[in-house]
Amino acid sequence: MARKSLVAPQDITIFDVAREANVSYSTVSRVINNKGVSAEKRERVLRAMAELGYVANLQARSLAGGKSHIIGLLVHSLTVEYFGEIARGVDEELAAIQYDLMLYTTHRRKGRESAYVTRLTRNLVDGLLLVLPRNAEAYLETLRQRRFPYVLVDHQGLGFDVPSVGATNWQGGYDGTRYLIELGHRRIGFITGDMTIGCARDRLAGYEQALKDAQIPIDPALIREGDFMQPQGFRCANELLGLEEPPTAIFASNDVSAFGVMEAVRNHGLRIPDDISILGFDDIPQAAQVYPSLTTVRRPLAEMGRAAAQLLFRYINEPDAAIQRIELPTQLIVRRSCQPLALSSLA
Amino acid sequence: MARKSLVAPQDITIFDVAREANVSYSTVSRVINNKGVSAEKRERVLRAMAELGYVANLQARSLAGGKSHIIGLLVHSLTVEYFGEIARGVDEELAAIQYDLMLYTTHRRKGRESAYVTRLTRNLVDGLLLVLPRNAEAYLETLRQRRFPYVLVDHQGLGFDVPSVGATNWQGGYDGTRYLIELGHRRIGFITGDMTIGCARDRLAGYEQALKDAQIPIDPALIREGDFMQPQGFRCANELLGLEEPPTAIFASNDVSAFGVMEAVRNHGLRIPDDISILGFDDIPQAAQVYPSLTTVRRPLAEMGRAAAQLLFRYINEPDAAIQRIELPTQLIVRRSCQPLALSSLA
DNA sequence: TTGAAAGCGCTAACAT
DNA sequence: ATGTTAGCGCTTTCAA
Repeated sequence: MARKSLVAPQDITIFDVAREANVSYSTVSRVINNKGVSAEKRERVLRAMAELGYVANLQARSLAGGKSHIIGLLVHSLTVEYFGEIARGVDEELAAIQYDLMLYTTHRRKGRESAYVTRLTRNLVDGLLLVLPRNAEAYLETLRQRRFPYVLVDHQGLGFDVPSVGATNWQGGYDGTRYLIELGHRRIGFITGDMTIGCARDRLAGYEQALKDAQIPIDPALIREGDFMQPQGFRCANELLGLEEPPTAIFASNDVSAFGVMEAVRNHGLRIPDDISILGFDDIPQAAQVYPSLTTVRRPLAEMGRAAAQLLFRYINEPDAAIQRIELPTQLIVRRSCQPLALSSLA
Repeated sequence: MARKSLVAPQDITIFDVAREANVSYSTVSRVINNKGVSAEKRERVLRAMAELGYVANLQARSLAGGKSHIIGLLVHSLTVEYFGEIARGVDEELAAIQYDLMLYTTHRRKGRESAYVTRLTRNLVDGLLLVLPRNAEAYLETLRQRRFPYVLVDHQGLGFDVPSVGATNWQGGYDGTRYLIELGHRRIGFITGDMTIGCARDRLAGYEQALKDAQIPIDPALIREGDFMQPQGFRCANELLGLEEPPTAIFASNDVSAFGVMEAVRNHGLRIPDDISILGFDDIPQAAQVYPSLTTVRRPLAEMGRAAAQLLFRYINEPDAAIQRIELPTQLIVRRSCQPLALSSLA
C-alpha cells in the first residue's frame, strides 16, 4: 500500500492493472476495448484500474495499430470569430466521444497546409477537419488515395465530390434580401465578401435573385466588393452613403463587415435603424452584443462544426461510408438593426 | 522503382530509409535527432529521406521514451479574441521549433481542467500551457510533484511560485489613467474587469494610484464593476453617462468592454473623441479596426504566447531550470478615441 | 473466454 | 562514428 501511493499514476500500465486484477494483460486490453471478457474478470479489472488510477497511453494505443483518438483541425486563424465558433462545435462533439483535438493554424501561408497534412496523416490523427481550405487540391487527392478520413467545412466547389459541411449561402442571401424588401426597402446596398470564396459568390447570387423576383432592377452602384473584414466594410459603406441616392438598407456579407458598416453609418450622423437598416450574415456572438443588436442571417457555425466532427467520426469508423455533403440551413435572426422603410426618417 | 511509387509515404519507416541509404537504422535515427553522424552518411540518409518522402511517426518517437513534440494548450474559449491572440503567439513559436499543438477548451467547466490535465500528462504532451486557469490549485501541485513542465499565462497569484508569463497590468492601468490626466481630464470613469481575476484588480489599482498621484480625488461613482464583456461595458457606460456630472473620459479595463462603451456613447448622441474620450486595454486586432480606432493600453498578447512557449520549451529541455515569472511591458497605443479636454465640446 | 507472443516505429543504452 | 539490442505500452494475431 505504501508503495502504491508512491507510484505516480503515469507509471501505471496495463501490466500493473493485470497483476493487481490477477489476469493476463491481454485481458485488460480487452476490457479497455470492450471485447468479450467474462463479467467477473471485467469487474476485477475495472476495479483495479480505478484503484491504481490507470490512464491509457494514447501513443502506445495508436502505435499498436489502434486509433490515436485524436483528430486534426486545420484553420486559417483563431482570431476570427467565425473560426472560433466552428472550433467550438467541433470541440463539443469531440468531448462527447472522448476524442482529442490537434490544432493547426495556417495563417494563410500556402505551404503550411500541405506540410501539416503530410505531418498529420502520419498516424498522428485519425482524421482531418479542414475549415475553408485554400489550395485543397494540392493534397485532397493524396488524402483520398490513402483513404484518409477527412471532411471539409465551408469549402468552395472542387472538381470532384468531397465530404463536406456547409450552409445554404444562396438561400441566406435570398432570404435576407427578401426580408429587407418586405420591410419596404427598394434601394438595398450589398457588400460582398471575398469573391474568391464560394460562399461570397453564393450570397451575392441570392441577393440578386431576390431583387429580380421582386422586379427590382439590380443597380451595380449599390454593390460593393468587400473582403469579409471590418475596415473594408467601413469603406464600402462610406461609398454607398456618399451616393447621390444612397441606399435605405445595407446587406453586408458577414457580421464583421456589418460592424464596419455600422460605424460608417454613425459616422455620417445617421441612426440605426431609424435612418438606415443594416443586415449581417453569420450571427457570430458579437452580433447579439453590439448596439443596436444586429439583425443577421444566421449560419449555425457551431452546429456546422459538430456536424463535421460527426461526419468525420463516421468515416473514421466506416471508411467505406458514402461521400456526404451536408448543407445546414441558414436562418434569419431578427434583432434591432432593421426597420420598415415606412417608419424610416428617409421615407 | 515501380514498387517504390506504389508505397504510400505513410508506410515509409526509418527502416526503409536505412536500407535505401545503406546504413543501420540507428544511424537514421541519429540523423533525425541531430546526433553525431559522419557528414557523408548524413548526406546519404538525408537524400534517402527526401526521395522516399519519409515523415517521422510521432507516436513511435514518443513511445520510445523520446519527446512527443507536442505541447498542450488549455484555454477557456476560442471565441474570445484575447485567447486567439495568445494562441497565435504560441502557435508561431511552436512552428519555429517544429512542435505541434494540442488544444483543450474548457468552456469554463470546472471539472474539465483537471480531467484534461490528467489526460494530457499521460505522455501525450511534453508540456502544458495554461491560459488564465481558474482552479489551478487543483492540479498544479500534481504537475509540480511529477515535475511535469508547465507555464501559466495570465494567472492570478497563487500560494507558491509558478512559472508564468503575464503583463504589467498595474502599470498599464497607471499609464492609461495618467495619459488621460495629461490630456486634461479630471473626471475619468473606470469600468473594471471581472474582479475575481487578478489582472482586473491590478488595473483598477493602477488607475487609483494615478489619480492619487495627480491629487485627483477618487470618486466611487465613477467606478463601475464590469466583467470584461461588451454588454456590461455598454451598461456601465450608460450609468456613467447618466450621472449628474458625467465623466469626460472613460477607461475600460479591456477593449471588448470599450466597444460596449463606444456604443453607449453614440447612443447618447455623443461623438468620440469630440465629446468624450475612450480608452481601452489589451489592443486586440479589432481595436485598430473600429471607428474611430481605439486608443488602448497594449498587452503584447501574441508575444506573451511566444514567451510562454519559449519558457515552456526551456523547462522541457532543462527540467531543473529555475522558476521564472515573466512580466511583459504594457504600452500605450495612441489612436483616435481620446482627445485633450481643452478641445472637447464639453470643456 | 483467455493467455502467450509478436510487433507497431522509434530512441537509447550498450557494444564495437 | 556506427551497428546491435532492448524495450516504450499497447493491440492483435495465434493457440489453447
